[in-house]
Amino acid sequence: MARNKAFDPEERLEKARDLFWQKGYNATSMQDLVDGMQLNRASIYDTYGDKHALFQQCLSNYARQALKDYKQCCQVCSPIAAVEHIVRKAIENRKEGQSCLMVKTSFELASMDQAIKDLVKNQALELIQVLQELLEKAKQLGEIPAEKDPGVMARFLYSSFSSLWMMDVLFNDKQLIDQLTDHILSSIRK
Amino acid sequence: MARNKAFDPEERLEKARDLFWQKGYNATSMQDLVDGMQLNRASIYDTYGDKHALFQQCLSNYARQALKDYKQCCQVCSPIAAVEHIVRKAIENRKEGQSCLMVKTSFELASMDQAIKDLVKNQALELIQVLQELLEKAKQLGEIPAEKDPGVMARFLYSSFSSLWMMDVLFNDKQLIDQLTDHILSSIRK
DNA sequence: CTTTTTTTGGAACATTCATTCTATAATTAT
DNA sequence: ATAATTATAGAATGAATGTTCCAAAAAAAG
Repeated sequence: MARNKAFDPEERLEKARDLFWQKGYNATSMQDLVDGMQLNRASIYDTYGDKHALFQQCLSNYARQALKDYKQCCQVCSPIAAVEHIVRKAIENRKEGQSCLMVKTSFELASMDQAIKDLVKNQALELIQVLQELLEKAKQLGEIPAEKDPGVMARFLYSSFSSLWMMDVLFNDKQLIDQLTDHILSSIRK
Repeated sequence: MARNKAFDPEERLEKARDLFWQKGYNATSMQDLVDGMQLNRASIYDTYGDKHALFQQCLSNYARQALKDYKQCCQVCSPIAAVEHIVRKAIENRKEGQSCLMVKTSFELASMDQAIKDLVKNQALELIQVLQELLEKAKQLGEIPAEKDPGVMARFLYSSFSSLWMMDVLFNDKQLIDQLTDHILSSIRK
């Protein structure tokens, strides 16, 4: 009856995501997207909606994938090791001088754009939940001190991603990032 | 011989700074600036140069003022109390849902714009220097444990500003910010 | 093969963007 | 008072913005 799309929407969405990731929302033009996604304007609008809708889908895609990655870390060894793994993994598989899309978006759009803010916030809450559950288990196992509050520690760890990304952007110094990460992690262990 | 400006360039620069601070660089248009600074386009270009040059001057203005504020904290009581004061002050005199211009700019522009990156980086290094000197004194006085590295701790504290601002933007919860600040500060004390 | 439906390419759209220009008004110094 | 100089206001500029439209090509189903 009808013709099929000549492209994989999910795959091209990732190209868009990478563009937004690199330059941010406002600095990425539709022309950049047309070029980068190797798609016609009409195809973009037809498949994803306007620029803002496209960006939201990129964010969701990113959030889902990141959360999946983090949850996979939970399987390995002890709860505290899983937490460590999550924190270290976050910064390790970064692209050159490119920070986390979520954190970047928090600062560029979240304060002015409620829809985007809700999206970022929900992903934050989910990740914090994952961390909190790990920390509660760790506490029961005596891996972290009894006086620590797993909820607060989970929020602290989430917030620390922002620290690490900012320092990575500014200084691009692996040793520095490692020192900071060591301190962050040791601060919840003792 | 010639006519004088009918406005105070420094005062109007602060109006521009507040606009950029609120919306970010890319989302702030020249029209926004004309309206917000209550100045004619020509006067803006004549006095500050183009949009990018104007933004750099806003950043410098912000950086200088922030650093002055932080240095004033050094006078009060003990070194460790000064550090505490700096960290708590940073987040306290925030405007509604509006994060730090430096941190915001780190994420919006620093990765793509070398001149801006250098500006932010230099302000960061200056503030880190202030913190490091305080922490070195604190160490000598036994206010912080001997095994802590004042350099690393200073960089950790600077990076933590980013954490606090992000969480403030996303959750706007004073209690949460206080809990995080408490943890951050206690992590360098013991 | 024909019909039907939808993608596709690219032109066209109106708007907004940063920037420059021109003419006028204002004010200082002589 | 006059001349010189510069700020000022707002129109004008051209490029870039996001979005829509239209004709043509493509491919699935009968």
